[in-house]
Amino acid sequence: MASIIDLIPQEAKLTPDALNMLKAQIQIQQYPKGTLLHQSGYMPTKSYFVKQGLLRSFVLDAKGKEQTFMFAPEGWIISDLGALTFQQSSQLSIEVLEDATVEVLTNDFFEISEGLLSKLGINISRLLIKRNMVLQKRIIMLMSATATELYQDFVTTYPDIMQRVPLKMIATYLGITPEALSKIRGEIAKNNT
Amino acid sequence: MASIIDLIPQEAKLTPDALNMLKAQIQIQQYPKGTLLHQSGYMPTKSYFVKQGLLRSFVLDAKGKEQTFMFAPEGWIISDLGALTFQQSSQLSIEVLEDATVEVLTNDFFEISEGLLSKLGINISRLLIKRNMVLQKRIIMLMSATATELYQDFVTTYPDIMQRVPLKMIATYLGITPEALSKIRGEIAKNNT
DNA sequence: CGTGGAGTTGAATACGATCAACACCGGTGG
DNA sequence: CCACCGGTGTTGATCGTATTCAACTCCACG
Repeated sequence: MASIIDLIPQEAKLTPDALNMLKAQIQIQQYPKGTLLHQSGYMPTKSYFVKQGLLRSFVLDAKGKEQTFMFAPEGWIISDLGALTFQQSSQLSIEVLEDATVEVLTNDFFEISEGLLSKLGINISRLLIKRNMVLQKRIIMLMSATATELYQDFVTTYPDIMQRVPLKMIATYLGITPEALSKIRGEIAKNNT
Repeated sequence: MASIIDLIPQEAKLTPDALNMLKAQIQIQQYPKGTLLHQSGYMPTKSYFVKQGLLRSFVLDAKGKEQTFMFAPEGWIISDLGALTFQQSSQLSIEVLEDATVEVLTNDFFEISEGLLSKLGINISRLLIKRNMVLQKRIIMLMSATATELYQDFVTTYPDIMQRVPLKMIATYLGITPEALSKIRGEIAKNNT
């Protein structure tokens, strides 16, 4: 995955000037595993496009435990767009799970690109709507599915993530404890012998 | 709440022509309590802006039970924007909880208004981002909060809805059973004597 | 009146959380 | 090279919370 610039639709045909304006908002960085890119409670100043490696965002629940909010493998953007847009402090923390090469985006990046694209008659909101759909699906799952169903859905939706992330983080992504997930896994393995 | 047209930012200063184009996508309708405005499994053809009354959307879970996805009182829009934008069938059904006066919007309404506004340099995506934040918050709650916490959060966030909808729908909105919610309520009442 | 849906309450059950013990590496330092 | 260690995942026992099933009340509405 080369760059977030590649995600801009072909038909945009941005001028060199416009492209440069965007590129000025991007800074390539490398971070080792374990780096905390953003800490909850602060206003986000950057977003991260993953070129290589793996990031995750998480929140601290009422009991002080980390709950995984999302994973971001290659080609994904991780960002608290809401906090960023409305200048609020973010509940989310962002950390590096695998040594990563990321494009660090300034807070102006999205506004500028939306400005450029909307002038060209391209609606960027489709991306937001897609993200909406993902969130909506997750809510429906969390409301009505059992832990086993949640796990099975996760495995089929993100098969690669399974191999790359410690079990305990997947558990908190599903809103259950690591022990519970381990037992579910055991049960499923038993039934497939 | 007069019309969805009133939600268009002041600074837009749409031309009369533009306004008429939008108004042509709106049809005012009255529906009695109990009307099913949209059924899950079909592609949505309309969205609904609530002038008066109360709507809700819901899904059917794996066991065939209705799970409330959202409530829409006066001034809210109810719509499966994702399914609509990407021409998919919707998981959501939409029903009328209180006799309602709604503005029925064609599927073109959002595209047209985004087109009009983006030409004027106004970014409509803030609305989507706001919606994102609401969904995000709900996910975090569902992942880590107990039923009691979910209920208390609901009461403070939507105090008016509490009075207007049957308990069982609030229960499924929170992802719990009506019996459980009834007991939680009883406990809370006991502690406040 | 009578009927059916909504809400409450109780008993039994199931599911996941918690707590604890242990196995299994993957380092690190002696 | 090996002993030690901490972190991760597994497994078991117990506990707590929410579900399920059932009975009952209370209205709203015919």
